[in-house]
Amino acid sequence: MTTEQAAAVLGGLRAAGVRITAARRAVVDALVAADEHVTADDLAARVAASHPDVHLSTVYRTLDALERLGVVTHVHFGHGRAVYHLSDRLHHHAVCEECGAVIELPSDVLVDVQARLRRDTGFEIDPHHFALVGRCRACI
Amino acid sequence: MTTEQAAAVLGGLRAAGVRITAARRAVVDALVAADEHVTADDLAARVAASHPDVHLSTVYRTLDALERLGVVTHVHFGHGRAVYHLSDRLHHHAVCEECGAVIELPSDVLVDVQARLRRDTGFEIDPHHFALVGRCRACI
DNA sequence: ATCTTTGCAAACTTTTTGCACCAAT
DNA sequence: ATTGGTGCAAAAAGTTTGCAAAGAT
Repeated sequence: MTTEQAAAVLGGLRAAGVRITAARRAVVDALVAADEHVTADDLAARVAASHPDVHLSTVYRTLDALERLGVVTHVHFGHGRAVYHLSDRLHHHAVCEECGAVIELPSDVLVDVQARLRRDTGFEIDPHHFALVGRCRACI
Repeated sequence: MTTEQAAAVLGGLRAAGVRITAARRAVVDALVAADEHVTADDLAARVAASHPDVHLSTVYRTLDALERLGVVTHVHFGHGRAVYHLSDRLHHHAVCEECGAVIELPSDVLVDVQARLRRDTGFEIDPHHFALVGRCRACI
């Protein structure tokens, strides 16, 4: 069940000179189908449903390739786990340290801070690569 | 060379019913002497200069005790490494993903964002536990 | 035929933990 | 004498890597 979007991603890979394998097709399908944020492990589990011998390291390598292509972005959610999503949906994330809940934030929440730091210190924050961490309403 | 500040910290530990050992004294001394942010590993190396057999796990356990006491805070600086500092100097951090440079930020940089998220989503960000990540002036 | 990609196992990094011994109170 | 602290080695958890075999082009 390769969707239109998955086909487009695969086409991009092919155009970039990357070979299309069963494992890659399966990873891309799983990634497009998962409309939340998934860890590499999650993704490997989903892929395993149809392709039991696709190894976790292959998932990592495919995600890497997709990331180099700009199609995929990964975000670090506090302690340890990184999650992946398609780059086209741009937003920030807040993660509850207590329960792990993830809130998607409008992508303008940090523009003022970003501008202030750029002006005052020359530092350019990248608010997509690491999530904001704290406590959600339920865990305060 | 136990300083006044170190003595105060040790006193706090003692008052909390924690035993004062040579290892703990050494860790506290090293922590007070280091006026930058140090990793547990850094700290272990500094401690080793005078107390070669203090184990890294003891450093972690001591930092843990100090953190429970509220004397020490740790901050995650992007990929993997956590750093420790005395809690009394409160500020935020921005870390360059390229060169690792750390910029200390005034502690009010995020109050607006914090207030906005609290109001809009009920989420309370904890801007001390994780640093902001990005690129410093030199690495852009 | 070539040269990339794969599966596997093993290394890696940072932090935590189980355990028997040791030491502060 | 207690009880908590220590060193050590080993386990976590998440990710990366070296390698020989398999597969896409």
